[in-house]
Amino acid sequence: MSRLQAQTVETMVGENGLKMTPQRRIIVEYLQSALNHPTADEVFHAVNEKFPMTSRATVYNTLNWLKGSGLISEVFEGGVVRYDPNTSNHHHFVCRKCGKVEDVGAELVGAFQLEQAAALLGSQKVENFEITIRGLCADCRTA
Amino acid sequence: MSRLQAQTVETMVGENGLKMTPQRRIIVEYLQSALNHPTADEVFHAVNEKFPMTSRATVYNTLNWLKGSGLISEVFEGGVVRYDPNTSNHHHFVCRKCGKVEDVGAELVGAFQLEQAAALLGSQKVENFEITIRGLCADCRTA
DNA sequence: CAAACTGTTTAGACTCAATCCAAACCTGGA
DNA sequence: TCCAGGTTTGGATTGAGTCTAAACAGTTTG
Repeated sequence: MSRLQAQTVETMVGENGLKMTPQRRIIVEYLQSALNHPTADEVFHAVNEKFPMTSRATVYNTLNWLKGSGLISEVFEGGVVRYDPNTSNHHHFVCRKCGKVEDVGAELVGAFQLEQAAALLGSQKVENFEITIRGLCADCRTA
Repeated sequence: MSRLQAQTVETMVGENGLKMTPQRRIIVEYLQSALNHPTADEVFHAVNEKFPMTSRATVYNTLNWLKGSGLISEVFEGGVVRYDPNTSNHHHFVCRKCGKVEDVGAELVGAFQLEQAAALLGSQKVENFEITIRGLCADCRTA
């Protein structure tokens, strides 16, 4: 799986007795197009520009459903919860100064593999892992 | 640096124009003795058993000061913020079922080194990294 | 020894994110 | 078109965390 796909969502909706609504469609579209990792509040405002009167409850309902379905994931950095529409195997770089969260492709961290993690821990069952790298982003480094 | 040391705290207190108070001492003692990763609420209740009338503000003040001084760190898992008195280079295993957070020694993940991370990312300045491994803990695996 | 100074604690008010709820509404199938 | 059941709404509610003013404690100064 890679980025959030509208097609995937439409399919899952039908298979789970759920209904596709305009609000849900717009939330999914916004997440698809987002290049960063939006907060629930950013989603709320973006959705309301295209579809006024959308309540926060709807935004949270949809985000939680997508999260539960594994179509998006949650990232917590700097005391703020963000949503990540990229569910492909990847990791994060967090800037200590500006707080920006950047994606790091899994191919870049080939040195650490899931099989290795599984071998390291005896009694636990390892399913996946994620790496958070911290430092200064390109902009803050030069500034 | 490894586990939170009372000695270290006493020293830092003096060097920063801060005062060591009974409340702070008890909070530090509790964190030292904690085997898990307590929440702010757990710290609040534990401290109040030994020193009643300690307010939440004091607990948060102390936790934030310790965090700012790098003596403890914050972990966010399952929608809950926890504090980690172990500041040695280590990583975390999170159980998908019960939510428990276990420490994983850095020596176990030797395959991935900070130098490698630095080489992978071009323009960013890498300072440190942490790995979160997910799966089923020993208890939940057998149950 | 007391006053003054500085940093701390307290309790409660306050903020903000997130959830809950009942009533109105909409979607998809018959 | 009608109906049943899932969904949306907006307001109330919860809960973590912060802020504030007043009381307090430890130190230093006169």
